[in-house]
Amino acid sequence: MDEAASAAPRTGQGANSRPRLEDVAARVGLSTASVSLVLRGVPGPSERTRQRVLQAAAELGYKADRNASLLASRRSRLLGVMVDIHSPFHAELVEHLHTAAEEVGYDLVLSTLTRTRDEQTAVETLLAFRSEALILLGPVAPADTLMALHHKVPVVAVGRRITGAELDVVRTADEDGVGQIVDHLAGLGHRSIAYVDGGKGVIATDRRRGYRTAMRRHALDEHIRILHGDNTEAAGERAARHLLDGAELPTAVVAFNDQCAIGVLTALTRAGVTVPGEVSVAGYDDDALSRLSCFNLTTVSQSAEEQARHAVAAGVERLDAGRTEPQEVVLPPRLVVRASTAAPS
Amino acid sequence: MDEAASAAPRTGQGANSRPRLEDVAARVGLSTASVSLVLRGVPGPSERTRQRVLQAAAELGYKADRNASLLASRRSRLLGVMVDIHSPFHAELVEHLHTAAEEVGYDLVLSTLTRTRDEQTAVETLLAFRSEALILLGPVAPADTLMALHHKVPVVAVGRRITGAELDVVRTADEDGVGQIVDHLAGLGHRSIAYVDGGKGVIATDRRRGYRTAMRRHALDEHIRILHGDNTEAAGERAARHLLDGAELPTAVVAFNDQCAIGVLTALTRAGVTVPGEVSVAGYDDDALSRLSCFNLTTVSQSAEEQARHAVAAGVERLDAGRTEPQEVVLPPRLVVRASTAAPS
DNA sequence: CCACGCTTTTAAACCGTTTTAAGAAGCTGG
DNA sequence: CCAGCTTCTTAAAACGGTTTAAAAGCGTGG
Repeated sequence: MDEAASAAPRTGQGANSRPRLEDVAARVGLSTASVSLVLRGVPGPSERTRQRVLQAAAELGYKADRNASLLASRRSRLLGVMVDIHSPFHAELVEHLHTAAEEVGYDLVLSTLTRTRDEQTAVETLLAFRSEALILLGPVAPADTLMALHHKVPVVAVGRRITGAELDVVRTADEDGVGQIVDHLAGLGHRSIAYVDGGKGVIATDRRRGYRTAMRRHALDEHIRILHGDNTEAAGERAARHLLDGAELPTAVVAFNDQCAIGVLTALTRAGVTVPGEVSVAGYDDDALSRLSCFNLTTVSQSAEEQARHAVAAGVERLDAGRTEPQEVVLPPRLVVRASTAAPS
Repeated sequence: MDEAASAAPRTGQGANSRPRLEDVAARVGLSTASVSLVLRGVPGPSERTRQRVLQAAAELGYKADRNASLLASRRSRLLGVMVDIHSPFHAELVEHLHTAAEEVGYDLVLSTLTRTRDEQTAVETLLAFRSEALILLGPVAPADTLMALHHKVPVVAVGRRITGAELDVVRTADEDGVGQIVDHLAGLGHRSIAYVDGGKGVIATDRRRGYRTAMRRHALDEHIRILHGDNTEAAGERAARHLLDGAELPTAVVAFNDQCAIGVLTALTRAGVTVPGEVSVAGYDDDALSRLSCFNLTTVSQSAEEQARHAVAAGVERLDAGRTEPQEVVLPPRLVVRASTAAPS
């Protein structure tokens, strides 16, 4: 094609190794600097140069080495995401985080929690990759731990309230969400509405409070009944068995989240209690499980897509727009009525 | 503590930036080379030096920058993992991959498939991070695409058969697994056993064949009935509805995987067909869903932990032991009998 | 013909490590 | 006191890019 192509000096590149910037520079007879400029879309190089470089790069199948790039520039354009890979809700968030990040030219590193891998480890991994900002999905670490972390790199906490902190928070109004469920149930005529708790986290606290507040609002103070629970099916089942053992069954049960609700629902059904015939059951998260037609759980949607979008935006604003004041985005939860709730008999 | 500590010259490090090798070197009054040696546990430095360096590093909270390290060394000690974040089975694999990798001193980069993010993109991300080997969970790409990839970097395919390829494969004997289910059902006295297919992938082909073979083995050729399906609950429901519309119901249904089986189970139950009373249902994968006590699905365990362990071992052998011949690890599937199957009435 | 500004290109420093080859220090025996 | 070993330590060159300050090219008007 071009006389320059064969005339260009070649560095002795091992046949199998991936092409380097130098290789494409040599190919078009330019400096690596020029090539770098073209490839990053920086204005400067002439149109002719641009074209030749792009073609050469394409021919060689050149891809910049992320690590070299990020080492050289101060930027990595990398957002670190801590996720619980077992959570269906997190799965959805990640999906939307990916698209949101891509749109603004960032990439994601995922680090997951497992039984043997705690938040600390996960975050360290993310930092080792030089994430410019951290998006933590449902972190349980105490506020000051998060603050210390935020001191090093912008942190966006998703799904959890953090009072008076300097870091960004994206969440839905959990208190209100549970309130809507209670409203819904009370509206159907329920009075004896029990709640299965979600353990010790902040999220659990908020939802519990939402339940209490809503019950009082409906003047159902004396029906307030909170059962010990957690965010697992097993916990839901335990709570339900506890209810079944008791004197009288409530007419409705609100659970901390969908997984827990499904546990409740299962245990009740197995004991011959019809849902929603005898007892209504509601969850929280609107996760993939709750949508299964066998459960058809009434629940609260947390709009994963919007949260993801806001989380990415928050991080990027810190990085690119230099925002420094903390931001809290509280999205309205949305009641999703399905078939697991009905008027009491 | 040590007079050297305060005497050491300091580079003008921005107060907030993380400490560099140079900082700890300055602190103990040594060269970065020595510090690097100590920190990597390379023999050479004297005991006294070792101690001082380790202490200084600890005091500064020094952590090596992964990217700089991997750029400088030829190694990254990074395994790239492609995962479908929506799959509960993959979630379990990842969990075990993490621990297995950690044991041999490797780290994991995760890249996930989403509706808008295909295998190609996911793999490119992993390569951009300089993964030394790729572990692909249930890849659907054609064999030659995988081979081309393997030409660049060792590839371990998990969960899927790849005939005559040079890359490593870790999987369970799917044909045998489905065979075990059919054996189990036939042993219970079932004769009319239908199968809900899993679409077009290799995995689906193998399981379908396993069904066919087993049915023939039990001389049930004429009862072979394969319904169109997929790896989703929705597909399972569709298939079940199709069955319900037909003339007569089979006494047992084997589904491609657990999610599909749950769809079948749901649709049947909703139509008033009792499981396992009138129809037995079985799945495949033994994923978290199948274990939910509301489903209690009879299924086949793929021993996630073992597969993960073998996958990591395969990759590491290529990298560290220089193995070049392909390896195929086929683990025996294990029938897990739960409550969704019983003798026909 | 020169000084001037504008666009395009490049040499060279740098990012934070690893690695290698050579240097320094300390012994030993002659 | 020196050659010859060890044993430690280090200077300097990678690694593959980005970035910056300066050079080169090129009209243009004085």
